[in-house]
Amino acid sequence: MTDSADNQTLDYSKTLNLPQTDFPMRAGLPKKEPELVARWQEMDLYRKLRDDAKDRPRYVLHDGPPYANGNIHIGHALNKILKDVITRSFQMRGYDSNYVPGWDCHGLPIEWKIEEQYRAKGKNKDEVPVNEFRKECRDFADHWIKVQSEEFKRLGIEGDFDNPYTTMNFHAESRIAGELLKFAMSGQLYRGSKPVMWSVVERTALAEAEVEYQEYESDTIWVKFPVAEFDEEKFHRIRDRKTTELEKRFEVGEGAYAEQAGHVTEDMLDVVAQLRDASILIWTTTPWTIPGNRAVAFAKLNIAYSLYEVAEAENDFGPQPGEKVVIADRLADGCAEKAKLKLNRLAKVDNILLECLTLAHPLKGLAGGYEFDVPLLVGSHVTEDAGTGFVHTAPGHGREDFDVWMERAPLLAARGIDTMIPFTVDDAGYFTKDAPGFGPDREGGPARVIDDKGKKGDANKVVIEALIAADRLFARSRLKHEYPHSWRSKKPVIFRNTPQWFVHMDMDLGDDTTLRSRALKAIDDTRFVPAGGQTRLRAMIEDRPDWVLSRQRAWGVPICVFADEDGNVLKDEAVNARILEAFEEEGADAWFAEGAKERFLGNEHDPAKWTQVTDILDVWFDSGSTHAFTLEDRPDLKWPADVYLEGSDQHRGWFHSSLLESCGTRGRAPYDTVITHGFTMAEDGKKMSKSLGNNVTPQDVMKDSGADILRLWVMNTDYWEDQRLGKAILQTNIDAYRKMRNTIRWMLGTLAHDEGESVEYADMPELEKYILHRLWELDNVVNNGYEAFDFKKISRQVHDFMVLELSAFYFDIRKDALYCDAPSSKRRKAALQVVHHIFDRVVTWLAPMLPFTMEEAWLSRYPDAVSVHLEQFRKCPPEWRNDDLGSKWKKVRQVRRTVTGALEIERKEKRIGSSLEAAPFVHVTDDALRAAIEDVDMAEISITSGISVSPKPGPDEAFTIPEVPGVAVVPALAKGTKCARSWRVTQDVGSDPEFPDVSARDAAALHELKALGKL
RNA sequence: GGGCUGGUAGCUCAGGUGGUUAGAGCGCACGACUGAUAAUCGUGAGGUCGGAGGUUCGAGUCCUCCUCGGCCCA
Repeated sequence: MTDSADNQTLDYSKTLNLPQTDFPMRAGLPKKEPELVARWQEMDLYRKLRDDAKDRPRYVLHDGPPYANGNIHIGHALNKILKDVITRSFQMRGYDSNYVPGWDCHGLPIEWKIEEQYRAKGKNKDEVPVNEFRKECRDFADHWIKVQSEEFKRLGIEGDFDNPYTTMNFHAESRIAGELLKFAMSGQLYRGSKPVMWSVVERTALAEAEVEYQEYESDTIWVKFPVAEFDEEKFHRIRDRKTTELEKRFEVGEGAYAEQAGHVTEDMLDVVAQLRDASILIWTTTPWTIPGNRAVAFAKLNIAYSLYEVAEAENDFGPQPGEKVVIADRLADGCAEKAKLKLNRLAKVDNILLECLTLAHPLKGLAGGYEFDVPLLVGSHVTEDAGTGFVHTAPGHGREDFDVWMERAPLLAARGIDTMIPFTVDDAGYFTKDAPGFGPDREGGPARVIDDKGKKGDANKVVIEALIAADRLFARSRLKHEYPHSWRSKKPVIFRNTPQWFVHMDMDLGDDTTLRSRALKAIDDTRFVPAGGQTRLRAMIEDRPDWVLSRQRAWGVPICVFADEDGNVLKDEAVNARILEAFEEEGADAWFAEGAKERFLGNEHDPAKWTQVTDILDVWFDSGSTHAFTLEDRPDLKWPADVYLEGSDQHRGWFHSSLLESCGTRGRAPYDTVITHGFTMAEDGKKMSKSLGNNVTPQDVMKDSGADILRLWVMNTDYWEDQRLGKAILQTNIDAYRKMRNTIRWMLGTLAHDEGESVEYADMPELEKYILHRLWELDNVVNNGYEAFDFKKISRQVHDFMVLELSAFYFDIRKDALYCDAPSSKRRKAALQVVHHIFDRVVTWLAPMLPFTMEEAWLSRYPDAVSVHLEQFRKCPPEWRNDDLGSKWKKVRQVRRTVTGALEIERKEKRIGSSLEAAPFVHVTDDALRAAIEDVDMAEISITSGISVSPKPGPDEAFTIPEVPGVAVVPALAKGTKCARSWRVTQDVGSDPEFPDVSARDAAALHELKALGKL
């Protein structure tokens, strides 16, 4: 476009080197990003990255596998973005940083989905051959792996998506089984037992999520447990604080109870004589669990107990006057009422006395059984809400009962008590031989707890009759309460002791270590980011019970061992080899195939003597083994990994299981560093939930704003803690993105005029040297930041650098030189060179964080380049470092601030518009500041047309700012004429007759351009 | 209830070993430019540092309690 013919002046804008670029101001990421994903895919960027780095040291972040059962949510996005930034940054810092994504495929949730589909079709899972069912689970997982894979790629995640690892591919299944067999061969695997929720109707174990609570009427009974013994020595040990190590650990311990122990007095013993012919009273809603009773739990401190005597009884059966029972004071009246009698309180029974008591089983002697001692155990679950203040403890029939029992197992064993948990009920609900008098030895056959239709059997009845016959029943009643039912059959379930496979935490592994001690040592040897993770994982490992590997399930890797009657595992390498080979070829389905038992046992072992275990491995064992079949087995990775990164919930999960698996088989952790991130909350800091409508999905963000926006959010957040995400927060990041994008855009536009002429550092103006110094400083921040995984520090400092030092300072100042200077201008060439340095660094530094935008920018500058992601971070030469310049220019900027502040007043008063209309007087009385600006062209730096500096104090009315003492500014208009080309007001406008409306500098530039034929 | 962890301007974050009027960017308000233009530049207003005690000459920073939130257990 040309000006109208009568305008005699040139359109000088055409003689300027104004920014020129196709790089759009508006990103259009939702459209642009998928194009880049396709581009990377097409050029096989992943392969190029590997080839490019093949001789570099490896850096391996091992992927914690997401579960393959649905679209990704914000947590997945956060997790993968963090991982991606780490792998990309290490790749660009000189490593071969190979990321292999993985998926967790086995387990309950997928089984449920398939079952759900069955139900919709009216099919029954139990009628489908197990391997057919497993096939459907496999296909289901496959589907979601594909979906998530695409979603991750769309987020800009770079990795080997064509060859990911999965826990269900045949090799993985074989190796997982192999890891299990290592535990078996080293004796760490053992068969124990544990109560599980069991549906008699369906003959299957149920997980907590598979039961629903419905109202149910239970028989309730109050039962007397006669006191058998009082351990006076133990009483004195407590009084004298001389308890054994075991007692200290499990009973007395430190703290409140120890405090109480200090108040133990001899007169507490007064009641003991009366206790000897008394009973402890318990209450239960499951009379059929009495044969399984092994202990009685009481409260350590908070419940007051007393000895009561029956004063009068309404009935001539049941408890009669003179009988003595111990009950919690607050519950005594209720018990008396139920038994229809009156109680007299005889004496307080101190909790410490209870600690020293041993009871007899109420059915002692029945059918020759129940001869064992029944200990009283401290239980934190005991309350005064209902019952007697004493809790009947049948470790095979309740979770808390089991926990209390197992926790005290070493102490009990020391007391000569058999800690074996009896299997009193079989899978059909019948009593077994472990319930003498009620099982097969009973006249008329075993009693039954629940029948095939889910109705109550005769178990409660016969147990209550036996208690009456033994005169141990105190009272009976019925109770309506919420009771667990199978969500499929809607029938009541029972807690039933079942055989399970465990891994010892405290078995000596032959080198004076145990799995626990090895794991604790490994935690000490691991770097945790943030550091708190170490404490958290340590606390869990210190406390945890043995590792239960069994799941009574179908979709998973089987616990592929053979056991004899006593639970001893067959240890034969030849058998193992056959199993692993078969799994490698056919997958773990081979275990469930027809004739598997004979096939694997071979000729050497009698199938009749060995039972094939059909339990499935806990999926945590699968994922705990990923290091084995991924890090060890892939030649392009390494073991151990440099880093694992997951949400903080994985202290209980993957970090934990990987640690135990690896310590059990290899003696150390499979990682050197563990990084954890927090959870993503809604904008108000509360959990996101669909029902509240405050959830943000990565799909929505990508569709509306782009993956780079989501990535920028991750970069700007403190991911070590919980983060917040919502509309306003997203907008903040969109704004920050735009600012950075525009700054890059300006550089691209400016560099369009870069002819690649390099300028030596020594030949550069000081302003350029200052910026290079800042670049050098930033280089350290960036590298240290990536090293410390502190991304917000990097993104923040790079952002602020771009905003404060480039956009608002350096670029603003240099626009005049870059736009207006002659082609030969050294100042201009130096500036171009510096912008070039800045561009290359800033764009590569940000490439791991904003891979789409930086790729777009890189290709815009270097159209022949393959990808920014194949670049390395540019080094900053040591000569760029110049601390003196750094501090000097800080001062220069202080003076500049005062000048711009003064100009703002002028602007307000409408005396100037552009700063180029001004030529202020600057009075600098501060020596340091004056020295700093002595050889600096302050007019250039302040973007004014002139400036006068004086060491004398300014007049009273001069402009000052309190932050910069010693500087006073008196504004003044620039003298001269506005140059039509550069808009600066100078006194040499018109000095060149050929270009009468421009300044001398601009006239010279025009002459040069003319000579070059560019005018 | 237990273990770990957090609450600094509207938003996101800085604030070694306690020490002058608590910082930054964004957003917001106002202004300038119109040769980075749905951009750019400048100026400004925003905070009882979750609350209450305590230690100290002095606490956002140390201690105790409370409160709200998160993850994992029970």
